Amino acid sequence: MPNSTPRRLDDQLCFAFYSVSKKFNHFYQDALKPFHLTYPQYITLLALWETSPMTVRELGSHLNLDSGTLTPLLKRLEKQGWISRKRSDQDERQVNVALTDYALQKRDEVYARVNSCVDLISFDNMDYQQFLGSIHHVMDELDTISDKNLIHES
Amino acid sequence: MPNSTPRRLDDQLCFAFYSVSKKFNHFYQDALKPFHLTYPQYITLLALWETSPMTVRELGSHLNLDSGTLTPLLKRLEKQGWISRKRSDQDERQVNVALTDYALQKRDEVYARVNSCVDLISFDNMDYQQFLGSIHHVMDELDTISDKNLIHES
DNA sequence: AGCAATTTAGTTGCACACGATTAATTACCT
DNA sequence: AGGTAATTAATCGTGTGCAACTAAATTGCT
Repeated sequence: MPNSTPRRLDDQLCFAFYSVSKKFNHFYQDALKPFHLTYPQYITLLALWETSPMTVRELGSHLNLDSGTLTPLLKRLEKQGWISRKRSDQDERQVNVALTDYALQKRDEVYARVNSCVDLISFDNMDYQQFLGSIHHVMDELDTISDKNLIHES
Repeated sequence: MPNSTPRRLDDQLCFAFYSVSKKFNHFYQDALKPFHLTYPQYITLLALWETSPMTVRELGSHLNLDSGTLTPLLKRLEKQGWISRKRSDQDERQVNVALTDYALQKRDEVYARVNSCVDLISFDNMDYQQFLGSIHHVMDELDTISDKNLIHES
């Protein structure tokens, strides 16, 4: 309770992440327009291009998304022909999400398009790995705090 | 830095921003729970605690949000007693958004709560200013690209 | 085997975000 | 002054995100 002066910097860090995230979203929305893909749909495909098939839960833990977000998103991807959804025979609670032949064929084309757009961003005079490390440090801190549930007391 | 081969999801800058942004959102959602405020509502109040009143457009340019997002958000803030909305007399196209006495009274309490939560995050062994600078560098790059409309050709 | 606890995906409701459009108002221009 | 362009907020439609809940299937325990 001690400190009631607005802490500009911390708000700025949070707001900076918030703003950059939206800008990246817009950037990818443009880049992916030829394929009619949104950014969340794209990262879903990215995960599947790494490993397919996956259950909804496995996908969710890779992307930090729950079924409430994924189920409708996956239905849209299915309708557009990128993936198939089939209940597992071994465990009927699970749904296996697999890439279609169309998605496998389109992969390199999507990569090429995205890379050509990402190439436009200049990361000069910036230590990319250290930067990524700092972001992950913040991410880990936020995870630790929410695990500890320290926030909920008082 | 970028090459033509697909990069792994975890290595990607955009995914890191996307993930941290969601975690920050969750963090603030917890911190602001006593006030029944969401993070976008909080930053709206933050802007107004700096300058009140503001038109919807002015607010939007501070927060990078358009009226499609702000109008319903402001209606919710109004219903909860934080702000008032009144069409301007000078220019009836504009709507002046002003803090209520309630919001002015609650300001320090909100600050204290947020600060006590932010205190839990440890930014040890991290060059904070350089980090914030890198984030803004990425933000500027993304702005430059979307301004140039380079993405839309090809 | 029988039954409670757990796991999994889906559903619902709410709150952003934003593109596209609309309606009202104001500015501009000759 | 009068008509067109520009500005402003609101509205609509689509797509996330996520908390809370539901239904079905599986696991675990006795």
